[in-house]
Amino acid sequence: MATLNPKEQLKIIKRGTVDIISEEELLEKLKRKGTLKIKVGFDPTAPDLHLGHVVLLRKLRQFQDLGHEVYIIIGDFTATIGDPTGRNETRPPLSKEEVLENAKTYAEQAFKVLNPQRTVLIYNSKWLEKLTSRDIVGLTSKYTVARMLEREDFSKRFKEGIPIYIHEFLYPLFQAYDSVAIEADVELGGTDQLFNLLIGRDIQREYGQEPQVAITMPLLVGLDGVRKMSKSYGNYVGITEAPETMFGKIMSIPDNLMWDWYKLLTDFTDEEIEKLKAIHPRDAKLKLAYTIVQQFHGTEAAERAKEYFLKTFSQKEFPHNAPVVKLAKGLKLRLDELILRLGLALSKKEAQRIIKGGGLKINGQKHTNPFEEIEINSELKVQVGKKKFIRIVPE
RNA sequence: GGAGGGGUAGCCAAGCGGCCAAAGGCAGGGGACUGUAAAUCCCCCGGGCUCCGCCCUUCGCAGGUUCGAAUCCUGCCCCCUCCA
Repeated sequence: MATLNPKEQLKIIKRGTVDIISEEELLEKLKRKGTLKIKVGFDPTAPDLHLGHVVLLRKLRQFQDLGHEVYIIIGDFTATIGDPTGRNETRPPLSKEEVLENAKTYAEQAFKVLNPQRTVLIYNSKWLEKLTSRDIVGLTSKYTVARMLEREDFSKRFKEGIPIYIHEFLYPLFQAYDSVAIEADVELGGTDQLFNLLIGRDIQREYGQEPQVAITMPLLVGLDGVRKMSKSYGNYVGITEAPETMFGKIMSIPDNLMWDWYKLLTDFTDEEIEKLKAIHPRDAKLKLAYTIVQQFHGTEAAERAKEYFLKTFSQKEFPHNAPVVKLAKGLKLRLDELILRLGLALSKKEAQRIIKGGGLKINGQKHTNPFEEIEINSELKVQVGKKKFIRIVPE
């Protein structure tokens, strides 16, 4: 790609961002340096990337397409310390092996969006592990408690009496030090990262470097339509999820959310999005789901996923590719036991509840007595709730 | 170190000797409605038993008092606030 002039680049970079601190500095760097080091950090605690990460990755990809280099900092060091955010659940520190494994998965997933040619993966243990106590004291002496408490989640926790552990203060500092270590020109993060990104600037200055430009992207709101997409809230769409699952999940977002998703996750221009607002919301959402699935699984899979969705949910057909479970022919089972056995409920009690509530259909027929016995002698199409289908084949 | 407050199901939060498997809210599951949703309404939400009843395990941990404890007592652990 031909390198665009700095002003044109800035225009592209700016699209979709929340904050750029500062634009002038960025423009100046673009003019002076040509190729910039774009830093982004990922904590390898959970190996599943989701669409929330994709918002960032897409922006990084834009940078790459403009000729810049992306540095992904794998926070292996910080991950092995363990992060005790949240009260009773001190997260067990990850082992070195786990971290490496997770990082590998991370990278594989990230390259669904990023250009590997222009990406440098680097582990922060490389420099953080070498810091001596003296170095760490030096680092911590460059920042104050008051400034740490400026961060919203810290001050909120402090006010509400929720514990803050000392080492949690170290996280932002280490992250900032990462910027020093690679001499980052730009660091990208979600809006929740703004504070950390700014610390990076201060610390770089303290170490005699030019401060990085901090760029924040909006946080993608998750499936619930309320909270940011996050694995721990369970409101996420993983980028390795099956096309059908992905499609279904996207279709389940509240209508008003889809415009954000269009903006943050697709290449549609603002004008195109405006036009989509005029069509039937369901169709607009189908298009969104299709476009996103296509990005990760290709056109063919997107078609299949769409068809599956329409048949299964709009026309309520039993999906032909439902998972097959083989059971011995002639086997007699109570319905609650069957549901439990198929893994469609976590306990017999739960299975009974579902059945009593009318959530079980066999061959299209509702069965509401959990104690009813059934004999396996022909193929059975079992449906629990709206989404769970299993085909039982006698053998 | 001192004083006070607190630890209840996935989360928040009532209960403070029996009517407590534990109110209420959120989250979650199922149903109805629909355009997949959302909103709304209904039902459910520790586990087990063919189950309108019974049994087992739960209220920070460990003991104790009582016919009987989430509730009282003792010890321990942890958290918060204020003072030092």
